[in-house]
Amino acid sequence: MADNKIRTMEEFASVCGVSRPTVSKFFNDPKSVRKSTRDRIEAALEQVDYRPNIYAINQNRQQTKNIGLVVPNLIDPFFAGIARIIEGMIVDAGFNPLLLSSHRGPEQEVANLEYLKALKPAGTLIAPLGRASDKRALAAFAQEFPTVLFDANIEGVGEAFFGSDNDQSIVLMVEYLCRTGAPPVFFEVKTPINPNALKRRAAYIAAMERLSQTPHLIQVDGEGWDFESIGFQGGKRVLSERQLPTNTVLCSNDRLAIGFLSAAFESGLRVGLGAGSAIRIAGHDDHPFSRFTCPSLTTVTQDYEAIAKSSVRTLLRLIESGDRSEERVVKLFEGRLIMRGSA
Amino acid sequence: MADNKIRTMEEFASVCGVSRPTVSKFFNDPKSVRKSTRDRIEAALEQVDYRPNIYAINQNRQQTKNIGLVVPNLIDPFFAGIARIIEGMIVDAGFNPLLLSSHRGPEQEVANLEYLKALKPAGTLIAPLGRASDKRALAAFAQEFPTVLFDANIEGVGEAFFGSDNDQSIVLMVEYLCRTGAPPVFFEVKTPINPNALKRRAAYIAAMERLSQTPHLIQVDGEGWDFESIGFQGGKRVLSERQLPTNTVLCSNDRLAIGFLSAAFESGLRVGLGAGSAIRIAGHDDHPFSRFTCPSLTTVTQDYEAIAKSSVRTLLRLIESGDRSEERVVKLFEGRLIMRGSA
DNA sequence: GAAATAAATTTGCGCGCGTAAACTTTTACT
DNA sequence: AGTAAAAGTTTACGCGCGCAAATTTATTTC
Repeated sequence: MADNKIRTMEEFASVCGVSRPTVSKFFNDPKSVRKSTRDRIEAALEQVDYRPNIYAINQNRQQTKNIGLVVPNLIDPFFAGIARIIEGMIVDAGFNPLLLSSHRGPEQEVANLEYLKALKPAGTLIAPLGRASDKRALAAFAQEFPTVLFDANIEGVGEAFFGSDNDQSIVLMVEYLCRTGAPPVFFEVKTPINPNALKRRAAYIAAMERLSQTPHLIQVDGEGWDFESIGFQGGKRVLSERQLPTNTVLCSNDRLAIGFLSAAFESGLRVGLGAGSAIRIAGHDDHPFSRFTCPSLTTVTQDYEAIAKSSVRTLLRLIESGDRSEERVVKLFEGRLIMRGSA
Repeated sequence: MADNKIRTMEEFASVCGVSRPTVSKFFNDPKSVRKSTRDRIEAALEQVDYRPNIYAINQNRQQTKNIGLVVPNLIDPFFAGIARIIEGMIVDAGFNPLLLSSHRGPEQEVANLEYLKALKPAGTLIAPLGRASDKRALAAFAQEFPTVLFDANIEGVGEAFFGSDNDQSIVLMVEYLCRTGAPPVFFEVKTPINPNALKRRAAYIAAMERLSQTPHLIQVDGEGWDFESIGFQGGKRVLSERQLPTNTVLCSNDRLAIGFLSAAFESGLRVGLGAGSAIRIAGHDDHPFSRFTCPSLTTVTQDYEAIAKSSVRTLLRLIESGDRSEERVVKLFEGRLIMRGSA
């Protein structure tokens, strides 16, 4: 291969001894041409180095093979992980994933959508920033392109939303903690960006009340994605000021818990559910590293696989059908309790 | 804005009362047109919703504004972090970053390059997988497009390489550990994918010998990027079998150290440099979470900022000059010792 | 205010391919 | 073998823009 350098499909077609439109058909779907023709083209592909010009293709196609994938933050292994799963599914479906992160904030989220717009994607999967998102920009985008949201819901935007059932998962955790020890306080960021955080707070309060316990929120200041740091500093203060009415802390997410765990360690507190332990700490999300904290973190795992699969399938169906009129689908998947050493 | 929907530059030009080629110039470089003209175009942009078609642009330009950014793995916060820095720099330079991860392995790395090839990037930054990389494919790519490598060097590929001076950083750490306690053993994966791992191993041996100490390697099996898990399982075995000839362990990277730390905790060993501690554990890289391990991890930080800045600047210079004939540049940046609780 | 310079415009071509319609050849089937 | 259906070919057009050369217009300089 790579002998003759072929630049155009015209040239390549003449090399194969096939017409250009046939070659075009072949590249759009190899199975759409006769076996004998396919063999000839594939044989020619081994001889010469040719690939259709992407830009020319996309300029003329009504629909590109691009699928946008926008996540709030790639430094958070949680999103990096789910992005990886989704990317694979998109590729397997014969599409081309475009991974974008909005870590710089709402402006970047909008900029990402603007960029995608120019790329005329067949569809887009978005995990929005949440509260901070420019809802109008998101809605306008979703109006123009088939869009599915995941992780964080924004009412009315996109054709579907897939996420976790925070009510269920928090209840699960609260019940477990109450059964095995003192009822938990809830440790969180005061003004969270992510809507899941708000839902978890509400779910905690509801769960505690249902169990006839008094809910107790510990809210720390903090902005951005530095949850470990926020959890650490908040934890330090809480522990030194002895603000805890109980020895059990449920953190709004694992990264906060990791920070809190670190604060507890530095405060000389032994963490765990055993007899000699001073404090129990639990998280939420089953962060990739939560298995390796000291002690390992008791948490709730989200059904990433289901969220990813549903999101991608729904989007692909939307793309294929061309239909957009169906009702907006919202589906929440249940979490699973992961009992480890910390609580 | 967004009143009339304009589809072509021709239409837009007539709206502005300017010729199409002038509009084209404007979009390529706003400062290349007269101030008065620029104002008229910008005014028109507020009135109507128009953006040039990316595909048409890139089909006709000799050079796109795309810059590829290929990293081995985005789930590793280390690469996610450096990718974020580099992305920002690329955007600031007026280019368009295309972030790709090769987490599936060498085949995906090659596929990423093939994909980029089709996008005719102005240049590309690559952090190769390393040993497993298809060197010929990388070399062929670098032949065709201006390419700068970072993090992991592959001899002769690309116009430049920027990375960390493992010799320096490992010496730094070994000397520190020897000064403050027992000389360290070196804990690593037996057959690492990353060339840095090999360099660190060699650097450790050399540093120990220079200090008249006997180097001692503890090599565990393991493939892929699950370093925490590898470190944990390896650590468990090592600790239970009492293979350690000393109480000090230098891990080849922080993620291994995080796993080892977890193993030590579960084995009931107190980690740290204090009197009551049973074992010291150190890492390398200053992983984002290494501050929050229990205890916090003593490690060496790489000069990410410098690596990113040098890589991007060098690539931009290559792109601007169009020159490719200069000598291949290799520059290693020094690490900084981060003394924390674990060693 | 005329000449020199800079900026815009006009004209025209081409990029590499998708797509549709009409026609021709091959394949499948009775 | 004859026919219908499937596959392939030819022809022709258009996508939206970059780019270069020649020409016109606007700005600067003395």
